[in-house]
Amino acid sequence: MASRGVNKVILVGNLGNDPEVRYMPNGNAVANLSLATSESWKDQQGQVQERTEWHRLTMYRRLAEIAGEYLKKGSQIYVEGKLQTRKWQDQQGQERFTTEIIVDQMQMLGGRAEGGNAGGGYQQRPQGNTQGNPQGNQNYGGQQGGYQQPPQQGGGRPQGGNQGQSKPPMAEPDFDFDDDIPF
Amino acid sequence: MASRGVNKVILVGNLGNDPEVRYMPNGNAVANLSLATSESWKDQQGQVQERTEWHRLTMYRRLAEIAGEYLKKGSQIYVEGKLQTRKWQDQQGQERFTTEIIVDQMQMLGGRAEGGNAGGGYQQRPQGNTQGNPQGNQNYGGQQGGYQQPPQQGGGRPQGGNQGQSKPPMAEPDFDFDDDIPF
Amino acid sequence: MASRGVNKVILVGNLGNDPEVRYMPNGNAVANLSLATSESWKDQQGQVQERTEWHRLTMYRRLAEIAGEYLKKGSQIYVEGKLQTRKWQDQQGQERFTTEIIVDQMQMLGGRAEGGNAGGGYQQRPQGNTQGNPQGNQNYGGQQGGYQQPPQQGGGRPQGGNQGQSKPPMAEPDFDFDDDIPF
Amino acid sequence: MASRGVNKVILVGNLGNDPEVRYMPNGNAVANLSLATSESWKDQQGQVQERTEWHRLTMYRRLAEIAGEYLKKGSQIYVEGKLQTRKWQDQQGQERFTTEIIVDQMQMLGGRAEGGNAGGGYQQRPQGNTQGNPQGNQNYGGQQGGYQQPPQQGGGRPQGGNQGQSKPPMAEPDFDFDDDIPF
DNA sequence: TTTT
DNA sequence: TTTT
Repeated sequence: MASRGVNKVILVGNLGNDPEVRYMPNGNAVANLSLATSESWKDQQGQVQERTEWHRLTMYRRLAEIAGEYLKKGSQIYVEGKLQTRKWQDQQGQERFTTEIIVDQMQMLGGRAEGGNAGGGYQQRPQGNTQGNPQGNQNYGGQQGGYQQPPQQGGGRPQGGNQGQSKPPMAEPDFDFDDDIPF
Repeated sequence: MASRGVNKVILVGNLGNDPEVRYMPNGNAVANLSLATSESWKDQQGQVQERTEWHRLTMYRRLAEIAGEYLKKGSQIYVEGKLQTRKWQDQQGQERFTTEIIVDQMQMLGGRAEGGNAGGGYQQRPQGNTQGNPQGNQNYGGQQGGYQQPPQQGGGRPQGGNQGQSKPPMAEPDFDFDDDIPF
Repeated sequence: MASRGVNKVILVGNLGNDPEVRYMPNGNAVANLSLATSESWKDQQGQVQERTEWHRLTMYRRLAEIAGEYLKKGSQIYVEGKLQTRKWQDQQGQERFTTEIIVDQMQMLGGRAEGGNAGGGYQQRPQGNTQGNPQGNQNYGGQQGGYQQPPQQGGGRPQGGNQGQSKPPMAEPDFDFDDDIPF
Repeated sequence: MASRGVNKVILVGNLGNDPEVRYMPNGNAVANLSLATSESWKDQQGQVQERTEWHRLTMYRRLAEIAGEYLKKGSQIYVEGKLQTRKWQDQQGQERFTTEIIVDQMQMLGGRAEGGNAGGGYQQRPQGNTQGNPQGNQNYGGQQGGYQQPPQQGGGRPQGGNQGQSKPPMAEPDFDFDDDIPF
């Protein structure tokens, strides 16, 4: 509801792969995307140099579904979100950290995609409507994702389930996942 | 729900005056604020120059109330919103345009305000909850103002009421004001 | 060099017309562009509504040239800049105000443009270096376009030259235009 | 000079510690800062929850010096920069990644700091001009810090020097550090 | 590790 | 009209 601080990320880039979408027991979708932003410049010898930065994006719910449906490797998108760093344990049991962008707004760019639906903009819907409770005028999102409804820390999700893995676990969702156990 | 395009403004500055808050018949608040952002630099003669830009901000509903309660002349704030240009008619009946920032997120800065409440961050609540309809978890705003619920153009508000004026009329709210006539 | 405040605008949209590029006596280019950002949403009756906001963009120098060369009506771009409101006088001698976005960063989107050069990103160059004049303290870039080198207020440009016009005069450049008289 | 993509981070928060400033052989300063952004909200039980996100900031050159001089634990600042993820090796020789915000603009907030200098805004200076070396095309600032002058990948710095460490090595500067060996 |  |  309130917050102290601003945590905002704005990216425009291309996807390195098709989005990976997973569904949780309660039907909520989660998508992971890999986005490249690159910059090129001339060095002091006049040679063109290029550097690409890869960003790990996480989307939830409707936004995740849209990503899965309309985005693919190479898609150019605008995203807005917030930074979130998660701690996890690798196979040796060592602490590791992964920083992700929790996306709350996405915009497909280019408009000439063959899918026919390119060019739309989408925002994270508010939380709590996941179990199908109908609420007439609830659809108008516009909200910055879970910005105001951050994670129920440890809310019913066994932390131990992620131990000993070699890739980072999925991001803690930025809203209540009730009592389901996602993975 | 969807959008095509991004329209985002981010400002940090100080208020030139106390916020002006007005209430509409349905109880919704609207606030107008004047925000200064200034930059200084050294010119080619080494003289320090300064330039101040004044921004007209508009806030609605809860955000407007918070502004009226906690902000005053001199307050330093962070705001995020979107640009909106309105057409109005001056006293000579001539078309005029005013550009405003419709704020959907505000953050009080400084933290050492005497009021004791400095330092909070607030976001525009979603629309449609103004008549006191209770909806448990509905309060968590998080949404970017009316970003997704733009104006009912001409929605019940007599345009003629603003003709012949010498200052710009209040901004068309960025969401349904039902059937009330604000001014 | 220093500033107090943040004045930032981020837009993604399409051009309503080809850019208008003009050159000043000293060879500097100035471009005016009209950019649309639109949002659509479902109203309470479930009808899809759409609203388009038009933004007046101003670019200087190299950025203006690039705009003239690569952008045209319909081009989709990302821009970053600052808000600036200028006062001018209409044909009746009345004060009028126009708010523009002084662009310091531009990114062509889409990437499949026929021109072969789509997809590049460009930033405003600093002021006053177009004639190769060496200027010791000129190096402290890091700056967003003219962000740190604001207008020489009234610098050699006859204000009266703009009186009695029906369209807004060109924006005060955000940097020295030396001693030339642009229009 | 050109880029394809946008990589932008905007943060407002408080420093968890005094900035750590180090100087390189060529006199360039590098600062590391730890910035907290926190958000609070009411959960479904009506309990106030809070979550704090910690961000690792890196500043170079003049900005780093200003940070060292004016910022301290608790300082509230606005920063703008870009995301950069670096690979390094821990003491076991394992690959690790650290994501940092390379800051190119900083603004001190609050204004009532006891130091007397609070409230200024600063931007990253462009690269390589600290020793007064003249460089024709160096003037075209408009650039966001090193945004246009990214790292000379592997530029003279022995990677091996960082092997086997347990904390992340300092960020590769986003511009030429000439031929010096920083650490 | 900050801040309210 | 603010702020430093």
